[in-house]
Amino acid sequence: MYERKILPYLNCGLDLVGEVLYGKWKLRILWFINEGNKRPSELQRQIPDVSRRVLNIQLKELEEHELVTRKIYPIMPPKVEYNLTDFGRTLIPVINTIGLWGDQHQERLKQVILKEFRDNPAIIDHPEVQTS
Amino acid sequence: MYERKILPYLNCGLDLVGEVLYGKWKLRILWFINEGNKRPSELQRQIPDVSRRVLNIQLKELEEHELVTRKIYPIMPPKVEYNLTDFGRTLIPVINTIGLWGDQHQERLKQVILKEFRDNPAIIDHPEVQTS
DNA sequence: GGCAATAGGGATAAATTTCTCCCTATTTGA
DNA sequence: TCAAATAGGGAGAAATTTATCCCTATTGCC
Repeated sequence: MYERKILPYLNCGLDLVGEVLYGKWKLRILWFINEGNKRPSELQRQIPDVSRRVLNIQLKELEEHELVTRKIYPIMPPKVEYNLTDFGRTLIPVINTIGLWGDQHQERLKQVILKEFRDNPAIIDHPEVQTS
Repeated sequence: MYERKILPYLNCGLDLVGEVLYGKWKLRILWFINEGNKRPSELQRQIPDVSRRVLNIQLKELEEHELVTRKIYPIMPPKVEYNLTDFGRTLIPVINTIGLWGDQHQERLKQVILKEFRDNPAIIDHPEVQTS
């Protein structure tokens, strides 16, 4: 496992939030768990762009940061269930605010993000295209 | 300059937000510009942990994403002023929500973040310690 | 038997982000 | 004359994050 070499910056609230939410898929993982997708395989279906390996890693970090709990059922084939902690649940309105802003400004955001990629033939497109 | 090789994921509002706000200092840069710290040197004083180089790069990205404008005064020594666009201003309530959550859960966050670093002598501490 | 689904980890590579060091230029002030 | 402040960029290294590939194990189903 990767071990950090530099102590994080913890000077203000935004720093602290960054430490627990700065991960490409974390907001969506929390969001989908809150929507009832508790098992890793369910989460992977909701977020097909994340590899299973990284999903596991980010779930473990969320657990270490006490935002989710991990419950193992001793059955076969294995079953694992993630749930938001009380602490994690306090994040839902925050994530909602963020996602809402993204939805409201969807068109403009797409435009400014994609202009960087116009006429760039070196881009590797994703193997499977999502259409949700 | 670094050129991306992989097309970004733009499946939902959270993806879009990530594309423009995913940068270690971006939220704080926007926040401090909104508070009136418009010049790069002022921003650097507000956020001493960011190197001047990276501050420049993230400011340029924010400008490309139309969240800030850059105004150059043709005087010497040079003077440059960044301002939020109308679009950028719509982000302030979002950033406020995020920062507020961080402030409210400050103690708990510090505790869960730092437990990973206990008894790890390999950590390189920052040269100058901030105490804000 | 062979295959899919389940959960997860090791090793390693690739992509991306951030940092460090060192330049350009001009003006003011000691 | 020399230092500091101003804004900014190139080159390259380091840190960090994410991805790919390939294992373990068990059960049920064809």
